[in-house]
Amino acid sequence: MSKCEQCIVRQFNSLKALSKEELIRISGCKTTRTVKKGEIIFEEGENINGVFCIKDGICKLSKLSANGKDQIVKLVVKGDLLGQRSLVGEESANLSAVALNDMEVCFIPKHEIMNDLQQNSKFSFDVLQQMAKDLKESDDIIVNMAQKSVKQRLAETLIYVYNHFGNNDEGFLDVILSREDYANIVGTATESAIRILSQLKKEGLISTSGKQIKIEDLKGLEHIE
Amino acid sequence: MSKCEQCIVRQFNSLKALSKEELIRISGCKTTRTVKKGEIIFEEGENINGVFCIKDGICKLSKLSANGKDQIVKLVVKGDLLGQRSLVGEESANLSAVALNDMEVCFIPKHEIMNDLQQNSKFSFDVLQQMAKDLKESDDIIVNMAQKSVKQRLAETLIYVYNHFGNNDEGFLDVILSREDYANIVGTATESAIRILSQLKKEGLISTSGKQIKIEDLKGLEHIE
DNA sequence: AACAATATATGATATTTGTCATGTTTTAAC
DNA sequence: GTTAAAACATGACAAATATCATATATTGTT
Repeated sequence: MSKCEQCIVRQFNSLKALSKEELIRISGCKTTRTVKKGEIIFEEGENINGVFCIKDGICKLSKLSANGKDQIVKLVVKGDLLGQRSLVGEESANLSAVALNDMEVCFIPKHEIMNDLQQNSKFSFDVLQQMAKDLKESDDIIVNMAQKSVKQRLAETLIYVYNHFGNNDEGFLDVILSREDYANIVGTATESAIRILSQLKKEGLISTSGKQIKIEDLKGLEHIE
Repeated sequence: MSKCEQCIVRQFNSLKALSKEELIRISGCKTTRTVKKGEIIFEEGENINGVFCIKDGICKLSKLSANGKDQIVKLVVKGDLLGQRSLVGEESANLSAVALNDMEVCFIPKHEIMNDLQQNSKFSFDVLQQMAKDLKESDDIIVNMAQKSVKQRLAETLIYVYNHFGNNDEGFLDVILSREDYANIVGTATESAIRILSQLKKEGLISTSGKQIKIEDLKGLEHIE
């Protein structure tokens, strides 16, 4: 089994604040799991009892609303931690996590990491900083949801995906989301998302090939009214 | 000047995790300020360089969106802390804070509290827990914004105000918000908020007297489709 | 008390977004 | 490769919400 102390992914999240001894202890009790595209890592309401460290792949965090639609709240990437909020709040998961492509995920049980969180102030401050960042992002999303049009929100989502995950060799966005996923990020009907993507295509701001999307005019997307 | 060690408000926020010595030190450097209804405590983009502790009163946290409208993200009450997120993230304020009634607010400068945050693990864990709670609330608001109607959101806002701030002697909500404030919480046009309040009145779910609002049928409000 | 400023109320209308229906394309399974 | 299922696309229409106009009520100020 691979070791946390040597895992490069750790550099990108709060685990970097742990000492070598702490890492070795955690490495000894962690489990690693591969998750196929579409599979559930955990579900809303579930007692996750630990923290996930994303070694590879991308997943979505979403919540089922009363009307039966999933709302995607955040995309989580290779290097990110998952489940800290529930751990700290000592609650069951508020959101579900579903893989968007094939993933490799490590799981660190609660009892192993909770001590570090309460006693290693460098580590807990790092977790605190990450959570502060998440909170800012969520607050900004609230403002966007409330004040921007579906078209603007969809354009911003495309830009977000471009900025965070980049393009593949042929210039298409490297993360492939279904139209339904885009709708569930933006908070609109799937048909509306499809319609607006068609519109953006007609306007020359993007082009598509199957599910793949290419950004043709970033400035144009940024300036949608 | 009154002393933090003796301040009852402290019991309601993370400052309760500080030792008597730390509190005395902080008490010595804090400043207290009264803020009149409508006055600004700090503005988005401002460098606040410290934390506010709300001794009395209520304020709104809001952000100006591109279309010129304020979006209210959170109501903050007596006992709450303000500015922790910016402090932890070492950033300027992401939101503006404006008093909704007359307030008394203490200010603790950054350099005094930052040490405690990094070294008193009980304190920083308490701040972390509060932030985890805020993050959960914000994520839930995103879902509501995206998936619920304006009428549902407005009804939920009324219920929220009722649950958190209660009624006055005559049964009216104890916190008085303008119709514009309600619109800015819900993320809609002021006219729409007014219209829906009129509708709720006709349906017998609430009654009003000037700016005052009385909840007549809580269950009814909860079950709006 | 009179006045101006601000907030509330409501109608008419335009715009945005959602829903339902239906057809086409792509993907996955055998 | 064929076929069934899922995803994508688009039209027609309905519903929700925003905008503009205007009237009334409330509040604070002199």
